[in-house]
Amino acid sequence: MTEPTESKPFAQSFDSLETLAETINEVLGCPVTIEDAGHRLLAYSAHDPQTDSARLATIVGRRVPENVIASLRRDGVIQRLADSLEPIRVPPIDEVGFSGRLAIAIRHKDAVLGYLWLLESGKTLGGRELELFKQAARAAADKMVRLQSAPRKIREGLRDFMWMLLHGQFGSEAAIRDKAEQIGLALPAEWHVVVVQAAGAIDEREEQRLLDRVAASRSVRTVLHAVDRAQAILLCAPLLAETDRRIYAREAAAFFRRLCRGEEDGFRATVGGSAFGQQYAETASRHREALTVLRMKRTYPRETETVFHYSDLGYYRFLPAIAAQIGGERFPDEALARLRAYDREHDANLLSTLETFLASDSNAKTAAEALHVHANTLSYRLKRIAEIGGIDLADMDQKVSLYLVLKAERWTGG
Amino acid sequence: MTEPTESKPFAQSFDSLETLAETINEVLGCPVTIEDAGHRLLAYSAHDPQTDSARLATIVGRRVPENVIASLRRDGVIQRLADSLEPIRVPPIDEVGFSGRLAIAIRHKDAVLGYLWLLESGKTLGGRELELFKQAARAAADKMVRLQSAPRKIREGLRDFMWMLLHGQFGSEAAIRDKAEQIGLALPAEWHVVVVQAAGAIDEREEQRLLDRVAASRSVRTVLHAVDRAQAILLCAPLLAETDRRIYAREAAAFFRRLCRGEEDGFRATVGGSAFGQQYAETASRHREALTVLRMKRTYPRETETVFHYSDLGYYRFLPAIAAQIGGERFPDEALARLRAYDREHDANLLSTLETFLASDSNAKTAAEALHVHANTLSYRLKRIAEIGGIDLADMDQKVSLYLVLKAERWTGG
DNA sequence: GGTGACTTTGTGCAATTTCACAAAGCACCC
DNA sequence: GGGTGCTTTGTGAAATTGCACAAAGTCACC
Repeated sequence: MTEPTESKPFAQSFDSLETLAETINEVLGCPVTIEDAGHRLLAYSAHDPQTDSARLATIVGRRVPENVIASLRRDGVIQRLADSLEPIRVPPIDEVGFSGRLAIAIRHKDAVLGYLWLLESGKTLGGRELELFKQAARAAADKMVRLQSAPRKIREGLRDFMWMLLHGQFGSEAAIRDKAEQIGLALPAEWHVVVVQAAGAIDEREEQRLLDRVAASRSVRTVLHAVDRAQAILLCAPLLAETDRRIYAREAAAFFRRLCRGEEDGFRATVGGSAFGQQYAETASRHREALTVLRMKRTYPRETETVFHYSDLGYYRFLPAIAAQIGGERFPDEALARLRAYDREHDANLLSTLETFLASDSNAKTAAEALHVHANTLSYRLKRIAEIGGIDLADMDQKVSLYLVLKAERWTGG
Repeated sequence: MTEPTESKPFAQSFDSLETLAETINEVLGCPVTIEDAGHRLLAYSAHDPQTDSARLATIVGRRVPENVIASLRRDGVIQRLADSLEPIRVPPIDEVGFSGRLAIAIRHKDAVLGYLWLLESGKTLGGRELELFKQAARAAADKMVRLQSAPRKIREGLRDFMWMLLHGQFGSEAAIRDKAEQIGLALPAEWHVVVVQAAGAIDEREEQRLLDRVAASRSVRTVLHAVDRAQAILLCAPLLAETDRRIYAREAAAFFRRLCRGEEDGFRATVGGSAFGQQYAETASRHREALTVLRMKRTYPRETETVFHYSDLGYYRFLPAIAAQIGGERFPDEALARLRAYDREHDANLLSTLETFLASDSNAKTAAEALHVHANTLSYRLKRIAEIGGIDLADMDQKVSLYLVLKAERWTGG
């Protein structure tokens, strides 16, 4: 009494790879994992009573751990899977917490699209079940091909949409909302632009890896994205719409900071985020903000170390305008000019002393340490600075004026 | 053997009042002074061996000293001069160093245009000489009438020129130089624009009084001037071209500050000066700078008390740009927003405390005094400010950011 | 090679600032 | 009317800072 659905459970079309994974799990009674060719997790059956640590790590990291892949490769498992059309029984590898699997390559026209793994918990599957397993792999291949081709068009539509937003090519906010609805994109109420600056040009694979990493953050969602040479431009929003903006901001900053430091899979980059926006018509402005953050981080690396969002920049965000204004002025700052002249003529360093002193919040001790000089040396220099520059170092207005000009000069590239 | 020129030495036309003064001196052998109706010095004979202190003071100050005028008026001398067509012998007034004169009013159609003074050094003039003196007064009247009408046209030309400069109506610097040459105006190499803001509209008489006061400064020269309702716009330069710019800047600032305080003849005004310029094509920019100084003085009266030149403004000159940028931003400063909310809800004054503290150069003692609170009160409030606002009050960058936003808010008019 | 101006470092005292703690005032709520 | 939390003021000890002075090093100039 084997009904057709019983005998051919994988002849149907599946909603998603997750549904397929669950179906396999139901039919064969084992935990299932579906990976792509790069061992990235595509889907897995949930609610499995037993799961070894390798599988757990794969699910948590959304990728098979590096050491597991290395072991499998060393043992020739990956090679055999690539060569064979049949399921292969992979023995346990205890060192990496891998308890043995039944595995098969997911193929389409000779190409390996991915892998289907089955954790035979206790039992051993027989001939008919192996046949079902092969059918499942074929179903996975079908689904993956369809997923790949359908989203490609959607993805291109999204990319175009992103570029249009970035170039401000929509007449109005309403036009943007219409277009989004048309391509079936739900626009979050609040979002920000994040620009990831890599060392070299970003290709599609690297872009995908970046997106995967962001997805793995479990807090940041990439709504739209585009790549411009070495920069990936992401329009991000909280994964959960109900997340408080401040909490999300902190999480996002923390995540991208980890990403920059290369803590996420060795990827090294510089990241700048815009302020938060509600109006999508302002995407170009937000993009510019993110780029400004990046440039700030290049110009003032030490000072902006902890900065991620544009709004974290504080007064630094005024420096471009200030530098522009100073550029248009004919008169140099008298005090700084005198100090500079003195430095030049006497090979001194009053200017850098002043800057460090100001940056140290006028704390003589801290500044002396930062300069690696004796406190009295600093005190002496400050006296000279006050004399030569005609500066009152106990006057906030004078200090702010000097500080801003010094900072702005660095922005200009003096 | 009296030749015509000997018998009628004042029948000729004189180049200037100075030439006339020298001629009178030659003919009558006495020091001569020519004044206008307001007792301003118009011309005097130079190289006089003896001169009393009243005359000396008149020449130096280019005006008869106030106390001398007062004495003469009290003694009825001015009145008698106004009434009489004949020369009057004025007795000495020792208290004011006035050693006695022969004097006559310079008249034209019943109006007194000025006065001609002769210091009879030792001798006493006889009938024929008195007649010559009367003729000299008539010659002076002729010259003054002609001088008055001729300069009126020139003056109008200068005024037009000034307005054209202020409105940037010249195509090039060369065009400006050409025009200046054409109207016979020597343009100083370095100059600045000064705007004097009076309480009410400035009429011609007040303008003239202002110009006289500037002339009396003995350091500032008004090259060009114009009036726009309550504002007099002066294009000023050092009286002596060789004066060092810095010294001149100090003198000009000191003079205009005195003027503002009403120390010069009770005239009360606000004054703003531009930075120094060399290019006359930039007059409009310089004018804008002077106006900016004026507005700054209105917005930040305490902070800009000692400011006169635009370049004295320090970072204040960046505030318009900063305020504009903040105005375009959607995100408020989080820390300040929280402090403001706390102030509102608890009727506290953390924000003003913060501002005073920052303005006091983070000096707790000074700030406490400025706020009229106990030092510990301030210390407590600062702790709360740090907590509530999430501010590190020992971080220069944070402090500058807060300070600038607070200042910019005042510029915007918050 | 000496001289003098400028700079750096070291030392120690006096003054000031900072901070913890206590007490008291005040508004608000139950 | 009393409790509670926030705020202000007062006190004194501890820590820090400011400053004068001395000594020594550096460099240019004669």
